[in-house]
Amino acid sequence: MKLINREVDYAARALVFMARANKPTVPVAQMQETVGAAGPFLRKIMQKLHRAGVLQAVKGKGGGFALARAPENIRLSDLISALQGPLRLNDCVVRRKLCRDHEACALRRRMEGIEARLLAEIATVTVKDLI
Amino acid sequence: MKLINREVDYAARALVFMARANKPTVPVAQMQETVGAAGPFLRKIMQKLHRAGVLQAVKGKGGGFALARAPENIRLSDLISALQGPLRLNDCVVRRKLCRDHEACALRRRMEGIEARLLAEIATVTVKDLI
DNA sequence: ATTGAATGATACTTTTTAGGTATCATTCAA
DNA sequence: TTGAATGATACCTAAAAAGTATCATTCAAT
Ligand code: FES
Ligand code: FES
Repeated sequence: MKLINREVDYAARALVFMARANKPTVPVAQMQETVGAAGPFLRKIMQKLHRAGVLQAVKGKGGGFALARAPENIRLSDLISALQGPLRLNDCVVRRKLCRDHEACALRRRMEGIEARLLAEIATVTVKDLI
Repeated sequence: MKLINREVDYAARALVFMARANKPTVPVAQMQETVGAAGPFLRKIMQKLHRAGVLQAVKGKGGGFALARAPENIRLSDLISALQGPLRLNDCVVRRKLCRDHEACALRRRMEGIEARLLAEIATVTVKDLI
């Protein structure tokens, strides 16, 4: 029902802010107002993105976060997988209860194709597109 | 994160069951076991589909539900809109906080296209495909 | 008419997930 | 040594999804 949650939304804004900032690192305190998220929450998001390799982090005074690669190489799908985990269009595909003939099921095949195309489209959107 | 919720999942199974049953009407009591949902919950789902015009309903002894049109004319998108309401891929599109230049925003345009194509694909899947 | 099998409507509860806070540890430049 | 920054993690709250319960209404069969 909602493909992009608020964490991804905040992340997108923060990354755009960082891309525009043109500084080696940006501390969370400097972006939270523009992004519109509370500091600790935004920090948690940034930490997830750091762990996922999307961001670099510098601790200590004068530190902050920085994009780990160029904006055109950070895809919306990267954010989604770091912050929401994999998409599952249909529960039934995942935990196949009541689902005989899993391989032969036309719905499943159909949904798989739809899911793959959706992911491919989402992977074409990059942070650069949002600047 | 999850595009199809459990109500839609149950509904799909129930409609397939009804399509196969080849009877004028099918009461909920006869499908609940195959569908795997508790009676009252499934009834609520069927009632929503009735209100949405997807099903016919016959009250009283010997009654039950029936498909309102042929299986190939009942689309997955019909079930989703009846049971989940409209899809919104991105919150920000809906309640545009912090979003200056709404019209000019590249992400929004990109997401709109993606959303439209996804919906179009979902509209190509019918109950007939699931039988 | 009465009964019982069915849906109609709606209020309520429980479970799960999303969203958010709080706290303390660690690092590092000044 | 201090204070500005992230790292890790536990905790809490709010919202949504999932499920239950109840009573009203309809209708065929008797
Ligand atoms: S209904 Fe589950 S794979 Fe088809
Ligand atoms: S960020 Fe909301 S429309 Fe672009």
